[in-house]
Amino acid sequence: MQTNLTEKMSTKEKILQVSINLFSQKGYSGVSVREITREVGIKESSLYNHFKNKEEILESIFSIFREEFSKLVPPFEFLDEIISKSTVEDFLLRGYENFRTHINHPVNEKFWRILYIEHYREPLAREIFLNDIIKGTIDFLESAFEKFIQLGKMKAYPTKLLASEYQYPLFSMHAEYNMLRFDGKDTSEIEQKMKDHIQFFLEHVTETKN
Amino acid sequence: MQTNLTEKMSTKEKILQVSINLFSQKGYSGVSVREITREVGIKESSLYNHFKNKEEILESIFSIFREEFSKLVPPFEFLDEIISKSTVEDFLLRGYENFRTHINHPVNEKFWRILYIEHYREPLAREIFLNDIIKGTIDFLESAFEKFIQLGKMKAYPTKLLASEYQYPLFSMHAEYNMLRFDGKDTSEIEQKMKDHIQFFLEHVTETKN
DNA sequence: GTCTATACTCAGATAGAC
DNA sequence: GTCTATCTGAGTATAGAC
Repeated sequence: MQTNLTEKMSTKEKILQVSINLFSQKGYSGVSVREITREVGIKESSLYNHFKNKEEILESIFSIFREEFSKLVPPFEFLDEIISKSTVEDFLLRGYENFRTHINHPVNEKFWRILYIEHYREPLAREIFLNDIIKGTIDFLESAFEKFIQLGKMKAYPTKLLASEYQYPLFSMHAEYNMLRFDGKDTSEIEQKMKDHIQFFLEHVTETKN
Repeated sequence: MQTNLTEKMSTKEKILQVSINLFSQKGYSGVSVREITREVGIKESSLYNHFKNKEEILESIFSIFREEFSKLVPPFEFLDEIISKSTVEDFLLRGYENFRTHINHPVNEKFWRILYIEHYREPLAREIFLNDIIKGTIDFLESAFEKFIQLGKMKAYPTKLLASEYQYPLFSMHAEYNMLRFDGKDTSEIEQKMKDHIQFFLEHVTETKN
């Protein structure tokens, strides 16, 4: 279960790590405190020295994810500079690579699964989905595309539409990717789809050279 | 809880209906047999006259969903006729309306939520997602677009790409729609996004009249 | 097909010794 | 901060009377 070098971790970190593993496989309700503490190697009662209750573990996990996800989007104040120096293609491909790096961290992959599993049971998970992930990403892209349009690097479609057309397919392709990974299945086809999508988008929003 | 006119239902149907309600809110593991039977109005032991165990209830639900979802896609043998009589726009808009009707049935909406909640815990749920929903829809669209292209009604892009570009955004927009509905929030914006996407797609794959 | 009664396991959580 | 011990309730499921 790839939980090897946990020796250096504090008990609290171990609890979090084990909980992330288990919650991402069975969901919050499907995992017992007993199971968590057994895997951590402490007694059930000891867990309550680190977390008020089981729920607080999940809250911590969401909080960590939120922080982690926020690192994916460059701060607005750097956007002007980034965009003036980039082509649309470079900008999008770099964003795609950032995201790939993000989800290829095993912990992040599990965060996403927990979010999917819990997003109807936990209002906070829905909030993260709707606000941080969807709105956050779309808003960011809107700003970016607006600047690209101003610089004449992109066709002047409505930025909302552009952001949606670019990002919504990637959301569901990522969901599919994550499912395939869970089963250890081949992901090359869906990865190719993501790249094809980016190219298709680029061809339609930048001037073609014919 | 909109469980009013259950008088005519058989006990088995009531169990299914209540289970669908509860599973779609709290997930399979978050719901107890006790809770189900309490809401149905029978004793726990009576449930086992209708289902071998709790797991079998979920399997039944998935089985019903599968059947229900399969009704959404017209059989392949009618495809030629449908397409020869339709414009691409009519075809896509009719498909969109079919889907809208489907997800606006409260039971179907709950089916989708259960699928989302359970798709990392239950291999069957993943299978339905990957095979029935994603692959089924994409394959269908590929066939359809291929015929449209043959008839000269659509630009000759690779059909796989066309199907992905059309359908993947709708998957995630629907996921967002379903989340918003769960919270009773306004869905007009995301519905507009779906329509805008369809129009955007149409403009780019059919010949424009300028 | 429904009930009562019951079995047995497991859940989350706490008190208090060390 | 960890342990032992224990509580209380909830979990799934079965046997057998009606």
